[in-house]
Amino acid sequence: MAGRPAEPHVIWARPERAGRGPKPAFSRADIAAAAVRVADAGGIDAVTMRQVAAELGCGTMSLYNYVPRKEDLYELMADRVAGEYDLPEKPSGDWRADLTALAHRARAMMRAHPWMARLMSAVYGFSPNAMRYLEHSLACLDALDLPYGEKMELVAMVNGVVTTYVANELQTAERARSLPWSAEQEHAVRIAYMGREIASGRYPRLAAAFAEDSGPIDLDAVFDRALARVLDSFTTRRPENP
Amino acid sequence: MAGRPAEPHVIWARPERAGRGPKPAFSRADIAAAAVRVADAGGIDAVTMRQVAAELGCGTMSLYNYVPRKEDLYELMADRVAGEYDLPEKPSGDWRADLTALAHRARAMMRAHPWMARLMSAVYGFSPNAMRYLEHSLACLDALDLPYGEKMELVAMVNGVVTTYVANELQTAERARSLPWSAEQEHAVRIAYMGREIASGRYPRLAAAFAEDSGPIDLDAVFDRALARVLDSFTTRRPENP
DNA sequence: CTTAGTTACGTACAACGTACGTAGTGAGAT
DNA sequence: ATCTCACTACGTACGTTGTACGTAACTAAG
Repeated sequence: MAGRPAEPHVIWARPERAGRGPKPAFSRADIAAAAVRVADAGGIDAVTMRQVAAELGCGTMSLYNYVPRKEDLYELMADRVAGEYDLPEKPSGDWRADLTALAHRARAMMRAHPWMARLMSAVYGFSPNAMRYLEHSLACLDALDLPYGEKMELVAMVNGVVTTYVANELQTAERARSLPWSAEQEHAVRIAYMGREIASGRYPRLAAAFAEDSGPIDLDAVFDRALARVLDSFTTRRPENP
Repeated sequence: MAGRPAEPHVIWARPERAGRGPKPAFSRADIAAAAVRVADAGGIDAVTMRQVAAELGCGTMSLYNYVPRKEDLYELMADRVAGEYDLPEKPSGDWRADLTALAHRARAMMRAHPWMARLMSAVYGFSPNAMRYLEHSLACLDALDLPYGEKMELVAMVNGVVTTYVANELQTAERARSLPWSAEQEHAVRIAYMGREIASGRYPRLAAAFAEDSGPIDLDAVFDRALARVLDSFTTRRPENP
């Protein structure tokens, strides 16, 4: 009976290779890669122990030798994606530019793996690669004269903006994966309902907002504005509050 | 064969009471209330069709007369909680104060129903009560001279801050509900791992950040600072960027 | 009164996470 | 060289989930 302890454990603290016995057929990286492949192809709900095992080409229960609980599989996945960044370059010294670039890359990553938004809120945020990412974020702020507490708050806010906006953007499309109809159909029906509701006159300001002719929404621009505002708030002095 | 159409539908567009046949034993509000009670008591994972039906005192499959799919049950729950706000009062004219108060109430609501954070990202955001809330948010900004597009962005950022911070705050505790050990045990093991990792010297800035003696973190203060920053960024003019 | 649509709900099924047991493997101890 | 035993591999099985489907009872519309 191996590897399913009844006490709390962190997958990262568990040695990948045990001393005795035959050598494992797969590495942790193999398993994370397989799970990520399954999620990219079929969404996060397709990531079942059976599917991942099939992708690896082994029996379902063999997976449990590597991953005691399904949540640990999620942690492996999140960490692997967090490791996809190229972070070797040294910060340029312009913290605003560096952090903006980093946020853009984080956003691109989450759009490349649309299931990550949901996963990140289901998983403990301190895997090895997540810590590497965090360390790099702080390194970008070396030139900024602030206590680390505030730097952490800045980084948290930037990450918050990224996940919030990407999640909003992808939620409809991702949720539609589990539905028997298409995302477009779903969207059309929702919009029709909202249109009827707004036309009722009960929501005058919402009506005005939707009537406002501003052309199609540029999601990139919206994201950039939100990010810039957060960065601004750490640059400018706040006006006194009565 | 009633009520499980193969085409897209919105629960809110479906009439609560059909013209023919015996009158339903429950109202939509009854069902939402029961589901919320189950979630408050046992977390979101306790909300199963069987449990909610048991809470109502009816057969499992009877629920499907009211709620075609489980996701619709989630929508009912989210809408009910969104309806728990008291919003009758007119905005005071001080949009900053009004929006701050509103954000505080939203935060309190999400802490009172810790499962809401996860639910809101799984559900389409335009239920009747959500629209009421949005309309009220816009009403708070009546005095602010901005196009509706920007007002919507402001409201979205405020809501984003609320959900982000509450989710971070609650995620450990909520996740621990499904684990065979306690949140405290889990936390202790995680902290121990991080401590070992940080002591390795690979994350000098993280180490410095954790070493920085700032006393226990005041989550309320952190939230207030983040919120204030977002509001600031719509008040102050942004300095020119080179 | 008829009839057709609605409500109520028991049964059944596929898919899930995973507990458990068994068989085989191979590195360290003797 | 042989023994030993932790470890790997994985089939079987159980409890739980969402929900498709069928049946029986009920009631408003024609």
